[in-house]
This record gives sequence, structure tokens and C-alpha cells, in this order.
Amino acid sequence: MAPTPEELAERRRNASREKILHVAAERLAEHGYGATSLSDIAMLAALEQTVVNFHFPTKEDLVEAVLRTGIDHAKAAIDTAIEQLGPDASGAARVETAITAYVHAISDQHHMTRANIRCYRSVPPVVRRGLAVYMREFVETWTELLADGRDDGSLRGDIDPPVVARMIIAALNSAVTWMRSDDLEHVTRQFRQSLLHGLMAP
Amino acid sequence: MAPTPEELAERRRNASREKILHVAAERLAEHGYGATSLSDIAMLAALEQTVVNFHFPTKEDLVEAVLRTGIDHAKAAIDTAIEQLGPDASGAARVETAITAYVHAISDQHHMTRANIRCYRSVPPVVRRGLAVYMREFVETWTELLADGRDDGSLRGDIDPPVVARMIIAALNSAVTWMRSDDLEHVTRQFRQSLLHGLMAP
DNA sequence: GTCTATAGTTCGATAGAC
DNA sequence: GTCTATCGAACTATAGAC
Repeated sequence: MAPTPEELAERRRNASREKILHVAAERLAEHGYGATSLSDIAMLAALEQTVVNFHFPTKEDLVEAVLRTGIDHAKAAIDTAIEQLGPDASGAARVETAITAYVHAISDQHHMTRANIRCYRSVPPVVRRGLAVYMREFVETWTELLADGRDDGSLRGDIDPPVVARMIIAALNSAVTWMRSDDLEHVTRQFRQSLLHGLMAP
Repeated sequence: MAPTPEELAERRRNASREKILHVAAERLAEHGYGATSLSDIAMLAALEQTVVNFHFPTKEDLVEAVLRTGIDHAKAAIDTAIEQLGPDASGAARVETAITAYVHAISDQHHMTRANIRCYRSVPPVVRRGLAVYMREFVETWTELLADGRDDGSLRGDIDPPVVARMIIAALNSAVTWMRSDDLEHVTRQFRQSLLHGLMAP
């Protein structure tokens, strides 16, 4: 059955919308919130600036959509990796897997996740409030992993999960600033070793 | 001897300049670069906006001065603490001391250091370039501490100092976002234990 | 849905009097 | 050194034609 004119219009609308989200993520990840204007995004998407405002009434709406998707992708990457580990894995093994999965998720080509890491703190308060619940859930994913490991005896008994969770996330996030793609495996290994086994000589 | 009119003028100039630096640091640390206008700073300093431009020709000049001082303070805090440790301390002991000193340096009331942590990534490229050499030195301080510890056998032999240095700095920096002043000692202890001894159960 | 034109802000920076 | 007045640039958002 041939698509109706309405269907064609919707496809075109969605195509523009997706294109905008994609280039916005690249631009936000690369240049940050303040240095990303709607005109820049429109130009990179080969559109007029007003078209961007048509799809996203305000800049805040657009940025929030990008960053929220970035959080979802990171969370999904971790969840998937842990599921593949099976239900009998220790807490320590799951934390190790989560570290690997997350560092991979923030490497090149995951623009939305990188945009979130780069821009979350510099975005207007309205946007941050809209994202707060998703970020909280993300932190809680790590907190629960750590608490499970502490309770099953595979992790130290004296760690404070909420504190350590935020420390780990920040440590891993820093890699977006300086990690190159050919460093990925090396950096991931350093992170796993340092965080799980510590810096002290055995 | 009574101060000459020139001396009085200079004192007044320096007082305004210091006041501007102080309130700018508070504002930058609290609201970030994009949400800090020269008018805000002027208002908080009980001055006109043009006076700010008199002391600092551009916003970039002002922000760079604040952030540079913040880096210097952090570096000085670490150097002082390590000196007090004496020349015979192991690399591991020095890293532990540096962690404690740095977390204290980024707690409340150190507005310039907190401004640097909060704003370094969102500041215009010109400013970041002006600060790059100081930041590099700061990272190298940590890199050398880690390399010393690795070489004297107190730290693991397989750590990659530049990678781990940046990881540690990011991990500690994250505390500015969520640490409350009554958490200071608890958080510092968690950081030291997690980073030095790892998360795994012994 | 997209384009042209423009309204309406905000902000950084400058000129000149005192 | 500080104040008054103002310029000019950049950007978000809206109105209306097609």
C-alpha cells in the first residue's frame, strides 16, 4: 500500500528531528552548552534555525532530549552487560563488568552520552531538574551494584556505596576528556585494576 | 608617614580588584561560567559593571585570573602537606597525604579552586589555553607522585601514572558537586581506602 | 513542514564627564 | 578610579507567507 501524504510528511518530520538530535549531540559533546547555538545546529543539519525551533520549541527542550537519551544509552549498556553475566555472578564481577561496559559506552560515536557528561553541569537549572530523576537512577544503579557486592562479601565491608558510586562514575567520566579510541582497552584495564585492586603494592 | 594620595588610590584600586576576584569566584563556583555575567559580579561587589571592565579588560581576563589562582591554591596545599611528611616517606604515603590535602582544598570556602573545577571545561578556548600549562603542571604533580611510588615499590608496578593521575583527580573533583562540609572526613576516608586499597574484599 | 523577516533580550565593551 | 550613557554583537523565539 502506497504511503499517504500524511505518512510522508511524518517521515520527513521524523527525519529532520532525528538529524537535529544527532548533530546537536555531536556539537554539545565537542563544544559544550554555551558554545552551541541553534544556528550552529541548524547549519550542520542543513536546515534553517527556525526549523529547529519548530521541532523543539526551546533550546532547553532540545538539549534535555539529547542528554536524556545519553543517560538511557549508558544505563542500557550497563544493564545489558550485566545480564549477560548471568544471575550467579558476584557483586565484584558485576562491578568489573559495569566499568568495562561504561567506559566503552562513553568512547567515540556515543555522542549523546558524551554530551550528557560534558554538559550536565553547565546546562540551565530547568534542564538539570528535568534530568535529575534519570541521573539519580543512574547513580542508584551503581550504588546497588556496590551494596550487593558488599553484602555478598566480594567487596570490602567498609565501603559507603553512595559515596563510592559517585566517585567511580566521575573517575570513568573523566576519560571522555582525554581518552583516544586506540587507548580504550588500555584505559579500561587501568580503571578496573586501580578501582578494584587499589594502587598499593600487594 | 602619612600615605600619599597615590598610595590611597592604589589601595582603593587593589581593594576593588580583590573584591571582584572574590565574588567572581563564588559566583563561578556556584552558578558556572555561562550563568555568571559581569553585571552579576558587579552587583555582588557593590560596583558598576564598567568598573569590572576597568580592572579586567575582558570577562576572559577575569575568569582566567580566578581559575589560575584556584589551581595555584590546590597545588600549594598538596605541596605543603607533602613537605610536612618529610623526605623519607614512601610514594604510597605521599599519595595518601595528597588525597587528603586535595579533598580539604576543594571543600567549602576555597571558592577559586572550586570555580576552577566547575568551570574549566565550559570556559572559552582562549581561557583554557591560558590555563593549560598550569593544569598540566598540576596533573604532573600527581603523575610524579604515582611514578615515585611505583618505582620505590610501595605502589603496584603495573599502574600507568598519567592515566591513573587523571582518574584520581577526576574522582576527587567530583566531591565538589555533592560533598557537604560535615561529610568531609568521612568522604576523605572513603576516597583514601577505595583508591589505595581497592574495592575488593581482602 | 520549511522559509523569510524580524522582534526582543541579554550581555560585553567603549566613550567621555567628573 | 568610578559613574552615566550607549553602542553593537549574538542569540532565542515568533509571525506570517507558501
